[in-house]
Parts: sequence; C-alpha cells; structure tokens
Amino acid sequence: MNNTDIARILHRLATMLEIEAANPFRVRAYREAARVLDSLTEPVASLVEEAGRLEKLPGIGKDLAAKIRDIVRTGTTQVYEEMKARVPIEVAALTALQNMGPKRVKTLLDRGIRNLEELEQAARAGQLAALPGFGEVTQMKIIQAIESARRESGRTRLSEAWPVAHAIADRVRTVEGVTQVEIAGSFRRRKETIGDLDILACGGAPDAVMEAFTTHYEVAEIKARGASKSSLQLASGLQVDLRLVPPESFGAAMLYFTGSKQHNIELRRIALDKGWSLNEYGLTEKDRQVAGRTEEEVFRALGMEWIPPELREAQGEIRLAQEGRLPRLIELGDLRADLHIHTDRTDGRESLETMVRALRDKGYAYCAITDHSKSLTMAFGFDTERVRQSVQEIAAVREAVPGIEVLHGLEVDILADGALDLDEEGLALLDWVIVSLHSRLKQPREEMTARVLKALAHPAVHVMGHPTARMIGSREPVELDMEAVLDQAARHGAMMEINAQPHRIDLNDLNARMAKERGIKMVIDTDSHRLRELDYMQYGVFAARRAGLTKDDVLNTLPYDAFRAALAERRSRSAPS
DNA sequence: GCCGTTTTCGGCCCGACTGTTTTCAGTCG
Repeated sequence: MNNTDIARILHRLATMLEIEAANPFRVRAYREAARVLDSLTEPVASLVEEAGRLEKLPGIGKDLAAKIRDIVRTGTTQVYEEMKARVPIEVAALTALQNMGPKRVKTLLDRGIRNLEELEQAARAGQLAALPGFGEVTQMKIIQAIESARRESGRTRLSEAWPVAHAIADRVRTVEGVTQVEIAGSFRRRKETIGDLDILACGGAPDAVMEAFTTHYEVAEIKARGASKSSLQLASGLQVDLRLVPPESFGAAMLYFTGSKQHNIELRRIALDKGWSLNEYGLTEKDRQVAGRTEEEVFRALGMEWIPPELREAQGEIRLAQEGRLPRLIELGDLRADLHIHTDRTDGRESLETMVRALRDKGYAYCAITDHSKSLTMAFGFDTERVRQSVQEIAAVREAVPGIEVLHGLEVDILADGALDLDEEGLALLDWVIVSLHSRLKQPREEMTARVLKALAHPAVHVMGHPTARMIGSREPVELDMEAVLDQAARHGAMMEINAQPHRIDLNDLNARMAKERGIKMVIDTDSHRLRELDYMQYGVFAARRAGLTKDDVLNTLPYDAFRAALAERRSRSAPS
C-alpha cells in the first residue's frame, strides 16, 4: 500500500461523506489529508512506525492518524467499510464526470443508479431529466461526459499542450486593446501532465476577446461563454478556459488561477490574519485595494518574496518565501551539456556527427554519446568489441566537430540479476556510464530493489538513467524501494538522471526532492533519439524546478573541466578498498 | 476532522456560470 493508494482511500471517503451531506469541513479535512500524503516524499508506511510522526503532518490529527495506521496495517479502516456499505456506488467514476457532484450522485444513489453503465442506460432512456436537480440539458451533458470519459484518459502531457496553448494565447493577443495574455494553471506550474488550460487576458472588448478565443480552429465545442469567462473543448479533448480580467487585478488573477489550490488557500489565510481578503480581483482591506496589479505586489504585501510558479504546491514554499530563503531555481540556460544521446549506431535516427554538431550548435560546451548495450538486441546494442570500435568513432567525431567536448559514453543495461551488460574491459574504455532498466520490468519489489542496489555499487557507474522506467499514461513505474536506491546512490556517489523525455520525466519532482535531501547530484538529459528531441531539455528543467533544485544540485551545469574533476573525485571515492 | 502566543470552542476561501428554478442550488476551479 503506497502513499497514492492510501490517499485514494481518504479521497474516496471524503466524496462518500459529501454524498451523505456530512459537515463540509470534515470532508475537507479528509481531502486535505489525502493531498498531504500524496505529496509526501517518504512512504507513509515508514511514518506509521514512529509514534507521533503522522500527527506532526499538517492537517492530520489524532483521528485521521489512527485511520491512516489502520489503512497501512490492514488495507482499510472501519469507517471506510461502513461507508462502502452505505454508499455502494462507483464514487470515483461518477464524480469524475463533468457536472456530476455529490448532490446529483446522491440523487442517483436514491434511485438505485450505482455505476457508469446504469447511469448511461438511464440517461439514454430519458429517465434522468425528471429527477430533481437534473433536466434535459444535464441529461444530454451526462451522456456526452460518459462518452468522452471513455475516449480520454483525462490528463494531457505538458509537451502536447505546449504548442496549442501558445497558439491560442497568441491568437487572443492579436485582439485590439489586449495588453497581456498569460497561460496560468498547472501549465504554468509546469506539472508533467495538465487537466485543462487556464488562460488569462487583460484589455480589449470582452466580445472581441471571447470571439477570438472561441473561434480557434481546434475548438470542438464551446461549453460556456460569458463576458469575463469562457470555456471550450478542443478536438483533442483538452478543456481550455479564458478569463478576462481588469489590469488592476491581473496579478491577483494570475496568482489565483496559477494555483495550486492549496497554495492559494494558505495565502488567503495569511491575508485574513492581516485583516485583509484575497481573491482573484485583488488583495483588499474592506473596500480599499492593497495590491493586485502584479503578483510581485501581492506577495510583497503579504510579507514574502515572489514564489516561482513551479514551487506553488503548498510544500513549505510559503514559509521559505516569508523567511527570504527560497532556492534560486535552476534555469535552462544553466545547462552546459546533454549527457544522454543516441545515434543511428543503435536506435537513434541521426549519425554521430549530426548529433554532435546539433549539440554544439545548441551552445553546449560538452556532451556524452550514449548508445545502448548489447542486451537491447533490437537496438543493435554494443558489446565490448563494438565499444572498442566506438573509441575510434568518438575520436573521429572530436576531430570533425570542434567547439564541443565529446564524452564516450554508453547506456548500459542493468541485467535481471543486477550485473551490468558490459564487461570490465568495455567499461574501462568509457568516460561516462549510464545504467538503465529496459527489460524484466515486472520483477517483484524485493528483487528489483536488490537488482538496482547491486548495479549502483559497481564502481564504473556514474548515473542511473530514467530510474523508475515509467511512461506517463502507458507504463507504471517499476516496483522499487526508492529510498533504499537513493541511499545506495548516496553511499556510492552515483548520480540520478532526470530524463527530460516528456513521457518519462523520471526522476519526477517528488523523487528528485528525495534525492536532493540525500545530497545526491543529478543530471538532466534529453535521451534524444532524433534532432527535435534535443529541445525536450526544458521539460527536465521544469521537473527539477518543481523539486526545488538549484544549479548546484545538477552536475551538467558545471564547466567541462570542473565536471571531469567531479567525476574523477567520485571515482576515487568509490574505488574498491 | 483540524487547529489555536488572541481561542480547547467556533471558526474553517471565494466567485462565475449554468440550468433549473421562481430567487438559487449545484458544480467547478
């Protein structure tokens, strides 16, 4: 039972309580607890062992702590079992539908409608429209929501939303009188996936702005259109909201619509303590506006530094901002190298020379070419003989492409038993060794953990590539005791990669936070297999920023000589005694 | 259900839009 599983139960409990019209603040307490557990960087199961640790978490008191202990130990807790009996309904699936909240679900429950199938049947039979709180329109919307829930998995990868978000923002920007357009929401917080897009605009006639917004060629359906807010759905299924706000409120609105929700709640609490009120229109004292034109203004008035959007997750950033101790987050321009690159020698599309030229032209001072090792037979992976040959190839490309240092690397498979897929002779020929999991990903947790621990203990290893091997939306992370892995990496001076492929983002922000806590250095790499993937670097930087990483946490921000010195130092430290 | 150098009780963030109402509840963010 991992943190997400426990959070899911608490979340479901909250919804079931809501259906039963329980005290809304009690409902909120369960939701808040779920959120806190889900964003924790250590396993709840380990907190349970020590008395009082759970109760120290924000929003978790004696009562919830006891329930969480139950869930960790037995997989459930009494109130959850009771609730499941009283609310025998597919809560999550039903409330996930647009326009379906606790009240309507309660109405369904009273009519014996318990799941999506029964709901769809009733809707198509026209039986829903007569229910209290429903109607013809709602009935139709429910049918559509069920159909679209079947089509979509729900969230969109940031990289997929990136071009369309900017295209729509640019279109609104062209409207006469519009002075500012910004994309807010989880997009601005650079989450790896987003649920919808929130765009803010300022200036211009409402009708003209909304017209430009709702007529973008990708629009499939206009869901709402008002003077200050419109909502639409794109052909891809992505929902986009646009809000038109007055200039004196733009900063407050940016703050509000960037979120996270929990971050905003904490800010409002601070405003209340000062006798003020904070909403999307501004920070006000009675009727007097205290701040609101810019975010900086609002943060300053609240007595803190401006907080980068990536950190606004209610993870302690507000305290840091009040104390003036926010980290100076890493930026794309800090990176001096891309250290995970494939070529057509294995499964990449481009020649070695083309890739190295492109890397140099991107302005990198150095790079590492890291094709696959032999166990990836479908990628024509390298054996020792091929690595020997590669030494010559790398020497040739260094000659052919001046202006960038090229490390001779390899992405070596971690075999099922934790051995490396290259012998000592081959490893000794390399400047840079990434080890990665590519096969046998279904191993049980114990086996997988032992496998990785063994690989990380090998003195030739520099970094672990895409450590959990997950693919967002298509493959779950491997079962791995990440704490044990990070402890091992710290012990042996191994690094962890933040793989910037937008479907990997691996390490993710939470794991990167855990790595930082242990003083582990990270590298951010694109794992490029073709030229355009070199531009993925920004997505890795986003994850690093969300984890609160600075330039100092990431080794490929170092100048080349300092980088080589750091590698040499690490190797002497981990040399067998 | 949580929380508290103002409180162990009485607070707990707030507004827009829609559809179903007949003045507003439900949902969403």
